[in-house]
Formats: sequence, structure tokens, C-alpha cells
Amino acid sequence: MARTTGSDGEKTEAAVREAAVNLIARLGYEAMSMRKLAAEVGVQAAALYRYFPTKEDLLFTLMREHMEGLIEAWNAARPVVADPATRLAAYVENHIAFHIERRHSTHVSNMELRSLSHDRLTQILRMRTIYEKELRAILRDGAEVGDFSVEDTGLTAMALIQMMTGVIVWFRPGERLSISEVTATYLSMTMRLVGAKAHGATTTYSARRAKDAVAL
Amino acid sequence: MARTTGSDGEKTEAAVREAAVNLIARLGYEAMSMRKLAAEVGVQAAALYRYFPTKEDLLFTLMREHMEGLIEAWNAARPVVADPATRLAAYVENHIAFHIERRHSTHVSNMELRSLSHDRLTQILRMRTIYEKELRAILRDGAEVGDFSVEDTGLTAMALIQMMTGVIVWFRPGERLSISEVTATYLSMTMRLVGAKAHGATTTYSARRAKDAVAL
DNA sequence: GAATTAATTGAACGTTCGTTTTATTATTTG
DNA sequence: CAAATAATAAAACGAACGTTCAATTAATTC
Repeated sequence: MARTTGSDGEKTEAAVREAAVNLIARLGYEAMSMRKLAAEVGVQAAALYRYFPTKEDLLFTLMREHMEGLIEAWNAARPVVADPATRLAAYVENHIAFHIERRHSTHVSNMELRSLSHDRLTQILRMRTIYEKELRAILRDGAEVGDFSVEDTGLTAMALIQMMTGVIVWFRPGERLSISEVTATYLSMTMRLVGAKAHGATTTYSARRAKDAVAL
Repeated sequence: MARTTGSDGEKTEAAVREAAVNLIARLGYEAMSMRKLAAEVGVQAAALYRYFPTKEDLLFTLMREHMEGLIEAWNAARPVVADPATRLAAYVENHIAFHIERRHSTHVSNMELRSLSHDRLTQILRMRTIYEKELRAILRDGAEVGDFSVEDTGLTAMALIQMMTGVIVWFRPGERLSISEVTATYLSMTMRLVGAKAHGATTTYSARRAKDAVAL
């Protein structure tokens, strides 16, 4: 056998990516063999090498696109002119929405870093740093203005990101809590954690953010 | 060749455990081969099977002992009679101290769960639940008494644990912050996050806890 | 000091791994 | 409709995997 009827490179590549994210998230990168991946797609292992030169290239591509997507999502969601509390609320909402929506690729991007070569690891970590710096800047601004009481900006940023990203470990859509309930709770926990002064309940920040979005 | 001079079963087994924790933390369970492990210990791969019948048995043993150690540490550190804020402070301090001290085995126990058989996974998760229930109980008590303002006990417990355990991702001993500085900061973040009423700075909780420890 | 037990080696087993090569067929282009 | 190209299958490569087995030597027991 050779080329199959109806075969299409673009569709196959997309199917490979999707299957790879799911399989790596479930089995881990090392435990996902190219043969299992091929079987999931409905193809022979050799066919995968038309789209990704090596297994590591495939992993790296998935991770890079995940990180790019995260940064793009934040760039689209960030309020350009706003007080620190509003910016922080936007960051939290975007972060949680993105990570719940892309649970599997988040899992891959966070757990399989050790399987990357040094250079590629550096690239991914650089993107991660760019994204995290945004949160540190918000916390710093808020602390300088006096809206937040944060002892250590870097430590607080790491703590918040770990807390928020951790949502993918236990959250399952369609169970006890809805995405918006989870987001609202995390938002109020965040605001208390950073000692946000404007303590006007959760809706305050959401409302302000909505107003800002209209204002742009 | 056969038995080597000075060989000792107990010492070899201990060396295997230690090397396994380090290697699995660094390479991942799947990527750590029995041959690599044996080489690290300075022994042939076949010798490992005197101590652990399978690779998975080795992993499970490491995880079980980690979880047992965590629960024992908490049982030793918990204040028997104390207000919720003091109990929460003890929980946070114990959790962070334990996880920083056992970074590698924490990594293994959290990241390699998917390599366990169903039954063994259940056993580990059961132990984890026991430990997490302790935190939920503290949060519930604090909320009932009115010392904490917590919207959702279960969600808050998960958020706190993710936040605290995340310390092992970025913390490196001997860098910018000391363990006690990190612990103090996490403690005050936790207290703010749960809306603890008695807002008498970080030292308040530490002092109370010390007093309790003496009282026992 | 002989018999027993403890600890380990070295070789081998069958499987699976990532990857390459070659042949073959479907589709598109001219 | 022929030529070119795109997409795949089938088979094979050497290497590494977890694990087993028999042989061998060190330490202990009687």
C-alpha cells in the first residue's frame, strides 16, 4: 500500500498535532511512542516523519505554539490603560480561561520540559519569562502606587502563577463548579493575597474591566 | 565476577533508593532505565532485582514512603488544641519545610503518578486525600468560627496546596531567599488569602505556634 | 574449615523504540 | 492523458528496554 484515497497533508498534520497533545498529556512524552501516535491518527509510523523530522521536533512545536498562544491571548486581553487592580484581574481571568481551555497542552508544556534539548528549552523558558514578567510588572506597579501590599514581587508572582495554573490538576468541566465560578473565586483569592485595597467584591474588577474594554 | 568485597545489602538498597529518587526527578521515570540506575549505584542492572521485583515496585515504594513521611511529619507538627489561624500556620510551615527538604521525592510523587498501576495509584491518592483533608478541616473550622472568610473550602484548599507545593519549582537553597524568608512570605500570603481576621503580622502565628508546642 | 547463605556478575531473552529507505499509489499539473 | 508531485505503506536498521537465569564469589554459620 502507499498513498491512500482522500489523504491530505494538512488534515493529517493537524490530526497528528491533536493526537500528540492528547497522548503526551495522558501517557507522558517518553511513554508515547511514534507507533502509538500513528495508530491514534490511523496511519503508519513512517508517515509521521513527513511532518515532523524527529519526535522531539514534534514536542517542541507543540510547546512553542502553546506559549505563543498564551502570549497572544494576553496581548489581546490586556487593558492598555488601567489601574493595577484592573490589570491584575484581567491577567487572572485570561490565565485561568486559557489554561482551562488548553488543559492538555498546558500539561505538556509544563511537564515535559526535560525532554527538550538545551537550546529549545531555553527558547521555551524565554517565552515563559516574557509572560511572567507581565504579572511582575502589574504587582510592582500596584505596590508602588500603594494599591497592593506585596512583600516580594517575584515570589508573589510565582506563587500566584502556581496557584492559578494548578487549576488544571483538579478542575474538570461539567462538575460541581463552572468555569466562571472558579474564575471568580480565584480572582477574589488573588485580590486578597496581594492585599488589594479596593475591596469592592469580585464584580468590581470584572465591571471595571468590561468598561475598559468598551472604552478602547 | 560475582559478589564483591564489602558488599552489603542494606547499604546497596539505600543507595538504590537515593539514586532512583534523584534520577527519576531529573530524567523522569520512563527515561530512567534500570541500567542507568545501576550505573549510578555502581552495580549491574540485575543486582537491582534483588531489592525491587520490578521497576514499578521501586517507583511505588518511593512514592509510598514519601506520602507516609508527609503524613507523619504533619502528625508530629500539628497543634492539638489551637485556633484555626494557628493550625493553618502550622500546616503551611510544615508543608513548605517538608517539600523544600524533599524536593526530589516530591517531584517524583507528583509527576509520575501515571506510571502506577490502577491499584497503586489509588493507594497513593488515598494518602494524599488524607493529608489534604486536614487542610480542608482547618479552613472549614476557621470559616465556621468566623476567623476566615473562605468562599469554597475545597477549592481554597487546592489553591493553597498548589501554591505552596509550587515552591519546589523555583526555589533553590542558597539563592536570594532563605527557607525561613520564603516560609514567612508564604505564610502571610496564605493568611491574607483566607481573609484571616487576626491580622497581627506574620510573627503572631509563629509565636502562637511556638507557645502551643511548649504547652504540649 | 566445611557448609550455607548473601550479594553480585555476565550473558541472554524477546520486545519495543526512533528512524530510514524504498516502493507504491493517489492526486495534481501541464 | 501523461508527467510530476504528494502522501503513504511496508520492511528493515541497530540500539535500548525490563527482566531472567545460571554461575561465581564474599561473608557468615556451625
